[in-house]
Amino acid sequence: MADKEYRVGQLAQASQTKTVTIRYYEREGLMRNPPRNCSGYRIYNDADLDRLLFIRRSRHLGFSVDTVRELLDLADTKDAPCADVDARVSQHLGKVHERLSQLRTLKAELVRLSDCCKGGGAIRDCRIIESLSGNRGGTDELRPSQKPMPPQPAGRKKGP
Amino acid sequence: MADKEYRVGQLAQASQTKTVTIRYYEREGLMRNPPRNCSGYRIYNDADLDRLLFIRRSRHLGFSVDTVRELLDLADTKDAPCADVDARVSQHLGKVHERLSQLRTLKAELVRLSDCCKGGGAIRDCRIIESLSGNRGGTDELRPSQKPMPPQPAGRKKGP
DNA sequence: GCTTGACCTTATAGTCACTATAACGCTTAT
DNA sequence: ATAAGCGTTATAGTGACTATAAGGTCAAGC
Repeated sequence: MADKEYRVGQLAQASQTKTVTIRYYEREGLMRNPPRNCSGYRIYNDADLDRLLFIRRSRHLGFSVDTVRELLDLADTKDAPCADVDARVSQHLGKVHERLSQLRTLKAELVRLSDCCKGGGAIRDCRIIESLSGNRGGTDELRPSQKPMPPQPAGRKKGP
Repeated sequence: MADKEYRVGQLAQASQTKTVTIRYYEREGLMRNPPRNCSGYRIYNDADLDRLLFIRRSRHLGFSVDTVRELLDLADTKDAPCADVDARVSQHLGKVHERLSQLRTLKAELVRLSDCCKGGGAIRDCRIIESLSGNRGGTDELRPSQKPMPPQPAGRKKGP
């Protein structure tokens, strides 16, 4: 079980990450500045892979990079109280819960919108446009309350 | 009912939008380039307010700015087929649905994570960290499948 | 007249978590 | 020797705004 060595591409493959993302984590201080070989290539080991997998798992669970940094710091401080970790998780859970209920409301509104216009007419008579235009009279609980929400994930336009 | 005039701040207040956002919509071509008074101030009318409200409602429903632009174009073309609008709504509904089920899965994972570590121990024995670190053996369906998801809405860090 | 404050203007940079692009060097196979 | 396929750096773009700076306009109050 000698320490396996990885170049950035191999680490990327082993962690289902892109090389640019790994370098990004390095710039952000989540990954260390690894040693280089004679050609200047980054050389990683199994500990780096573990750390990267930790990051990816956490990110996949929706933790922000900043929070992941905190979690990593905690994970490195073996005698920090476990409650600190749990606090992050619970807080995040709260956010997810909130987001979920927002999305449920949103979906209901979209369903209502979609249902209200099934014919093959023209825009002139489109009840969706009418609804978006703020029709007085009719289903009037459609009016939005506060902040809009992000429809698509950031920066992931084309397929991998 | 003479056409009321608005300056940008009044339009902002009437639409619960920030002035910078209105100018952003102008740059993006969602709002027209309004006439200016002698001091160079933008002067809007009720039609502008209606259009802005349309935009805000659509954004609140999670349509991207690009899609809102399309919807506005459609709304302006009175004899375009209504089905074009419905297509956008249905497509968006599909995305919302997908996101919803992703979030539900995520929540379940976080709940499991949160439940597994309720004691007052130290990180050394923290089951959450262990889980994020990729514990072999134990609940092993925790492994993420593909792409991470965005935890917070973009660019809304501090309160309004 | 002068100042204060609330409004308006523009331009530029920052947010988040990457992704894309360019322009280059190294290594190995053909 | 040349091409493919890695690696390197630096810079800019994504979405939908938000923040900041540096200034012009206008009405009210002193």
